[in-house]
Amino acid sequence: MKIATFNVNGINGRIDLLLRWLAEAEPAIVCLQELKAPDDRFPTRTLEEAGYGSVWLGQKSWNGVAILAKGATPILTRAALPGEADDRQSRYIEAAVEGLLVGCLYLPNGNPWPGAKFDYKRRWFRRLNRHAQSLLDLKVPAILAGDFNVMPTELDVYNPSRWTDDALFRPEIRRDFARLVASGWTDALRDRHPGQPIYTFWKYFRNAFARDAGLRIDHLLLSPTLAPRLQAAGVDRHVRGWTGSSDHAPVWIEIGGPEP
DNA sequence: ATGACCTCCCGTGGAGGA
Repeated sequence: MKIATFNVNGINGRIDLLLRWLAEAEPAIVCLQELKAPDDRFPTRTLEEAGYGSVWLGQKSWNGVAILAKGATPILTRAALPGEADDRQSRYIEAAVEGLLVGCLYLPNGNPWPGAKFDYKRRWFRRLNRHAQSLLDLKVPAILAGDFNVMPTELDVYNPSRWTDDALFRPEIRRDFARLVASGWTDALRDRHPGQPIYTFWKYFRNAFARDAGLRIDHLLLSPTLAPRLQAAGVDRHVRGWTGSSDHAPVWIEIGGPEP
């Protein structure tokens, strides 16, 4: 079963490209970020016609996350990250689907550093770490997938020395990610591609994709009960080369069935 | 060191992205 995460950078402006990729890749479960559309402009029917049921959390102009399931409708379990009641940004949605608990997230960018946006990012990451622990405590197969807006190590940046003061690469943020992994979550892409650069994002500027000036910021983290079922992981980087592409490429894993 | 480019909005430039 293939599970993917894709920051679409505007779901309505990108719907044809998304449908093209869904038809080609046929993922069973998809986490989407940066819908950039309010709830009533989410293309439910179009996705249904493509064979996907969905749950979504929209927002006008910015943010927005969704979970799609092929031939099924995800069962919504949560539509916000706990811990900050007045946080109105649509960045977390969670659902039960295909016997898994799936958390789809869009972590704040946090630039510029230092500043209020960076402080929000740190608070959000702390809330994520707390909630991730509560998911581990359930001892069910779970996955946290999305745009984490953090390059975990120097291997995940095309030119690390140029990114030292960026919110995506600040030591505090990398530590927050490392804590998540240390608590038991498996970084699936890194697990299957040890020691080599593998990027998920290339900025639109300066011909970054052609130069392979990329970053690895989209991640799939697997709970200890799910990690043993990991068979493969990869990036559909050719999608980044399609006309009218997002600046992110889809990232996917393949997992086997549960032990009998 | 800067700006490159793309998305959204009710806009005809600005904000946000990373």
